[in-house]
Amino acid sequence: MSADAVAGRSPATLEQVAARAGVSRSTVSRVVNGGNRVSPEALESVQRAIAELRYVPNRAARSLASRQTQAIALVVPEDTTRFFGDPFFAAIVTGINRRLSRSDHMLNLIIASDDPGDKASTFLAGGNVDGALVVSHHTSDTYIDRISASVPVVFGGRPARERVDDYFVDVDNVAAGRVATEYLLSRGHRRIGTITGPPDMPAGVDRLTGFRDALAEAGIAPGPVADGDFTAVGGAAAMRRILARVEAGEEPWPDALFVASDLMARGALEVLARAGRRVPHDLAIIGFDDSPVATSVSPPLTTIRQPSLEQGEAMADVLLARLAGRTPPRVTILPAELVVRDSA
Amino acid sequence: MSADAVAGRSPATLEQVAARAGVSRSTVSRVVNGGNRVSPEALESVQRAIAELRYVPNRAARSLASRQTQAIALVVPEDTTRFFGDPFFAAIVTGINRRLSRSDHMLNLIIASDDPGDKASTFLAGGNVDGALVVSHHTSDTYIDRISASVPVVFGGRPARERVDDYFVDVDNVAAGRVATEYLLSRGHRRIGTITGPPDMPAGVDRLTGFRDALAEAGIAPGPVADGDFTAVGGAAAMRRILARVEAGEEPWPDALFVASDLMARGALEVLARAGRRVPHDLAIIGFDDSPVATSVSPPLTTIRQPSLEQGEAMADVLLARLAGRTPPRVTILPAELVVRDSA
DNA sequence: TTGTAGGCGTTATCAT
DNA sequence: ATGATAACGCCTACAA
Repeated sequence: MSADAVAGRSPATLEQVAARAGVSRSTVSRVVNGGNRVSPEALESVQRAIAELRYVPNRAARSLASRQTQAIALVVPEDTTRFFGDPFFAAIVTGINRRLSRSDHMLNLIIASDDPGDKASTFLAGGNVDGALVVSHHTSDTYIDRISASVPVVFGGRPARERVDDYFVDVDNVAAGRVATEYLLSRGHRRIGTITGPPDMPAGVDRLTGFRDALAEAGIAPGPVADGDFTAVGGAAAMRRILARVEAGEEPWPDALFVASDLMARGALEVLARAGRRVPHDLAIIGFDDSPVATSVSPPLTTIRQPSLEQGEAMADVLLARLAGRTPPRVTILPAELVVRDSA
Repeated sequence: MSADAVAGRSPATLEQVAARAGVSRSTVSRVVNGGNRVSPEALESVQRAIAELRYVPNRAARSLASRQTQAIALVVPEDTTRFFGDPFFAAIVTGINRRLSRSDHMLNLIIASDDPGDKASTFLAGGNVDGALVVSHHTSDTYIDRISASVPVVFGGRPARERVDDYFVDVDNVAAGRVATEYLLSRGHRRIGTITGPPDMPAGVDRLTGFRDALAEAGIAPGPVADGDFTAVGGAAAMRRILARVEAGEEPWPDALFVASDLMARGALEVLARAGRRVPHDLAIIGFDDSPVATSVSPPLTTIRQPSLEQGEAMADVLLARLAGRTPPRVTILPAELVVRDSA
């Protein structure tokens, strides 16, 4: 058909390589897969034949015979705008790709919805990937259960409802929230509030817990708390709500705020600027992520650095290890660290 | 537990379905592929067997036999932070996925680099995908040539060096740049500048051309022009440069600015706010994209709406058509429209 | 309308 | 170390 004409010539096969090298298919196969147990001469001539013929193994055939797909699913939530708009995820994807490019696994992008009968679930359950990487996890994500029932999964971040056999890679959000808060405390702030992530996302909940722990330990009551939904718009709205409460006299003016993501901090900063409040003079702000936005706002954000790229790499690494039959640690916790700039 | 145990039972095969339905494999195959030329009874019993066995076709086997991979590559540039950080791309991906979910093609995420020998090129050249969708295109992207030499490609946006057999889906950027500028003119502005995209990206160049055309036609000299690189940070820097030129007396104060992306407009807006300039009072701003940021900034942006989601859908649609042996139009131009809000 | 048979490009299991 | 040979699960003439 005409599609073939468009696509160009079909690549060489194992068979052709074998013929050219004067060996059997088996030998070529061995060379391709690590080159063990072949004589130097055979190896040499096969390699030349491969180069000359520009041979590239056919994935389909390989998968069929080996019963491995060499494919890994990257499952992202339906809300792509939100997902792709967050620099945190961009870093994760980069990390995943980095690790995967050293293996011969492909990354399949799967946009999943909560709809039980959707194509994504069927696809994953159909044995079309060797494993899956899941990067969002609201409590409502019922598809997660279905996915992990059919293929090995590694989560980015602790799953909302963690089960004893869930593998995941995360940062210690409780500790990080605590570090951020303690830093604020150490700077002499005593009236400290927070803008949180959504209550159904563990990352948000954990950071809030760290925040509360640090305050409780210091014997200090928490200042205003508002949900910012991990978005810039949500952060701005949360900031506005806090301002309103203060202006209504329902709440004293806080002198510092722990904002659980840089994106939300950007939103909050804009609101504060418009309200004529100076950061950090009137209000100290500490963010979270150390994403590119942290240095693109003014003042540059003091924040908690999350090693997102490394998190992506680790996720891929753990999954690959499982697929290889090894037994990596079920939970991997990456360190987060304080980055001091100008906002607090 | 072992990897196999985790992965669950392997899915049923065509053969098993056939046995259960009391027909031959061919009949089952026919049912699976459209259900033509099978008796109602056979169809019915096969369908039941499929449901009962939760049969899902094995892609590898199907590919091997049909010589089609059922996979489409989404080729994104190495600079993932930039790519994923732009809402415009998020919309494109959503659109692509939307169309693809109605086909049985998978989306393979390929992060390409300019490195000639990289894995991505080999993969694409190895006949591992039926076609590719390419969404970024700097002049320097040599890999584009290699890709389109080996599989059918559809570009998002006019390729930097367009060739007569390149398929692409784009908006009419020249016309859109002209519309934006004419709107500014119609509002009585006479000293109009622009913040542009990078000079090696056609979208940026074309919008600038439209801008110049409109001005030339009106017999008005262009105001300040600065490259903003299609990023928020770049837009802010460009705005600062313009401000500096004005303050140095090298340039009169413009009364309106055509900013070639909403993201850059956000950066420019922040700089203006900090400089104490009011929008649109001191300076009218018109953006481009009508992405989510357009309404998240203050004032909300008057902008040009790009149907990005539809662009993604169209890209997938054109590629699918080519793969099916049909002959879709080589170039698809989508309409852009003016959206009036408060910034101009 | 239905079934039979051969083949798609690899891997894997045996011999040798 | 090397080479037959049989899968792997599906598609596709072709025959019935």
